[in-house]
Amino acid sequence: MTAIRTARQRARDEVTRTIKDEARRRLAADGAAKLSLRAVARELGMVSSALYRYFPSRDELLTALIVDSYNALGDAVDEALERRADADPCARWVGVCHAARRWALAHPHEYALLYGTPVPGYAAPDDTMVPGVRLPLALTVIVREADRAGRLGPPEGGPLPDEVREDLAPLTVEQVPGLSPETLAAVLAAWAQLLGLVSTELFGQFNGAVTARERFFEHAATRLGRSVGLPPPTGERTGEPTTGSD
Amino acid sequence: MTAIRTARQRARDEVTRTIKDEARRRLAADGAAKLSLRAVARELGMVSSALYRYFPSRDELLTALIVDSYNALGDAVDEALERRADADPCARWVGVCHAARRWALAHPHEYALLYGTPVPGYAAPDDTMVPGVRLPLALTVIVREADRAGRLGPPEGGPLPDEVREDLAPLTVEQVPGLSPETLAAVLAAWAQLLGLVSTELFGQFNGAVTARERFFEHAATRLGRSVGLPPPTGERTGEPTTGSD
DNA sequence: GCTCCCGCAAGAGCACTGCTCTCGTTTATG
DNA sequence: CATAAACGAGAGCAGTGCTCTTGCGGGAGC
Repeated sequence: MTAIRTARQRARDEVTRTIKDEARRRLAADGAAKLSLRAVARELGMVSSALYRYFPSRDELLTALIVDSYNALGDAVDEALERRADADPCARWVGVCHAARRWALAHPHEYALLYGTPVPGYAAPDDTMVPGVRLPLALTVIVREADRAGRLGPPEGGPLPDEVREDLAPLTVEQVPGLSPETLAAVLAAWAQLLGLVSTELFGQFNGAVTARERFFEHAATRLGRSVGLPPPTGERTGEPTTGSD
Repeated sequence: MTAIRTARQRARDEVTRTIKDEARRRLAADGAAKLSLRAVARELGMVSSALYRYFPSRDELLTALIVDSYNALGDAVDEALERRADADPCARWVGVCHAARRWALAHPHEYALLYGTPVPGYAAPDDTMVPGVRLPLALTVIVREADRAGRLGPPEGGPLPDEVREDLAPLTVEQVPGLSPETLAAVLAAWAQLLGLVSTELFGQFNGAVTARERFFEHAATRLGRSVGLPPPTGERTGEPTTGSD
């Protein structure tokens, strides 16, 4: 009975997926704030109360969408990561950053759902943790593989305060073994700063100032990669040996 | 009659201020998403329709709160800027970053109103532009005064793409004369990245990873300052000449 | 001083929302 | 076959933003 899953169960999965699809559509149209269960139900030709058989509340529906969105972003990022598996570390870094930004621009409301204002009484359940770290994890992969290839320098900036070093120590041994606390701190900061670049552009804060957004972002992402210790692309002399010629 | 403003007008201003105060209180309590006109009116002992004599819509009320919040943040930042008027440029930079973060932590919902998910159909009116640039403007002030004191190096990272240089050229002559496009681009990016650091922490994205938040932020802010060309604090040898010994 | 008018608060009402409960019906299982 | 679980539909509750009408009262003009 667990093999074929009763016809009812399959119908349930089908309806669940249909609801999520329609919800995603309405999310893309109007944003999370105006996503209404009733509208989704109306569009699906059912009555609002029927939706509660599938999602106990509106927030639960949003959680499901959040997980899906994290995974969609994660897929886009991983794809960029693997497509450039043999490329220069810096090029990989910029490629992953570009993939994240592009996904955000293509799905602004979903991005806002992930990294925008959290809904008031809502605490992200653990289900969102695993897919939520896929983007920062992709960044660490680049750095670790660059390190393994002997192409990772020390991160830019001053020495890491002891308190931060001790704070990040457990993470370095559990999650990303082989990475120095300095580099991990730099990657975490770069991740947050990457989100800042994307959010600031997407939420309209650059409106009066920056118009060459893609180029501006690329330049910023490149500097971000360099700040974590990735070398400039091989064979290219940028004319400005920032991290020294050592 | 324009001098004293008729008693009616004064009463109107009084009520307007009272409404905004109560709205701000409810905003701090429940967040922008659940800010309801009816609740504000109820708390004030009036009926909801009466509020529409003062604010034509809920979004207009939010706009008023946004302007106030931008100014509150701007005041906090300017205070930090002037208190360290004679300090080291890098210390000033970090001080301003700290002031922004502290204000955000103290007023999370107001910060979210400014830099979080924009409300769906809402376009920020021009009233919000001037107070909205006070934070990035404070950052440019630090950099410009450091430059005037001969203590500003070139920003870290590769050369600025021509497209970005031309894009930012008008800004450099109109808004921040005397700043090179390279530095302006670095400051704009640093601003967005600063928002990223604050938002990521405030919106709970660091939850499982970083616990020594203040120190982590300070370190990241310091690196940010260095990335725009500010020198490390005088008299301190950090032992790592990142931007070269030129 | 009197009247007229306009700003104001109140209330009813509309079209929504999330969510709960009940009521038959359908479906799967013992 | 019978029983229990799952299901869709509908009514209903409390709340929302917003509009419209009504009546009151103070300020302005005669």
